[in-house]
Amino acid sequence: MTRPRQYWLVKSEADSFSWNDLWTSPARTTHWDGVRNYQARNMLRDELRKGDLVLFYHSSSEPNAIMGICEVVRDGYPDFTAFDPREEHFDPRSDADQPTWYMVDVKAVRPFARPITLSELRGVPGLEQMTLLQKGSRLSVQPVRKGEWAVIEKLERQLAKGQTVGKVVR
DNA sequence: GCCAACGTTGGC
DNA sequence: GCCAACGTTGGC
Repeated sequence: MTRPRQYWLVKSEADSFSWNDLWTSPARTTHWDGVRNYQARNMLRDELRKGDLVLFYHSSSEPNAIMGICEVVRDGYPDFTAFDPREEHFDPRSDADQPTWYMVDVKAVRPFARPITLSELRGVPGLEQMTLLQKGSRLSVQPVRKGEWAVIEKLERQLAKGQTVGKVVR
């Protein structure tokens, strides 16, 4: 029995690895390395599956925004950058026989017609529970509920047509 | 630049 | 096991 497609969000700072960096990567694909948080690791290792769809979010960027959609193209496997002392996210306590850190491969599917900013997401009906919008939410890999995904895709279609969202402030 | 929130470390 | 200290994240 196949598992239903699930939905996720990953964060990256545009300065370190941007949506455009992914879009211009070979095969528009990269390994999502460097995650060094156990909760996110567990999801990368155990939950993200080939075929799942992922929102690509720029954090600590101007603006903070969801840039587009990518797809998991390889299930979790050991993050080999943890084994290499020359790597920024080298972890001497992770060894190849018993890897601590995992990653998946993601492929860019399509950019949003235009980015959906964090401030646009706030206050959108149906996104009240979205992990990204919770105070203090720092997870760099987050589950996205199916309903939230649908709301965001609808939002994107509205924005593509030039409509505005949210309250009119005057 | 500031600072709140969170995760990790390490002394006890 | 507790918890203070510290480092990091990330919005503003």
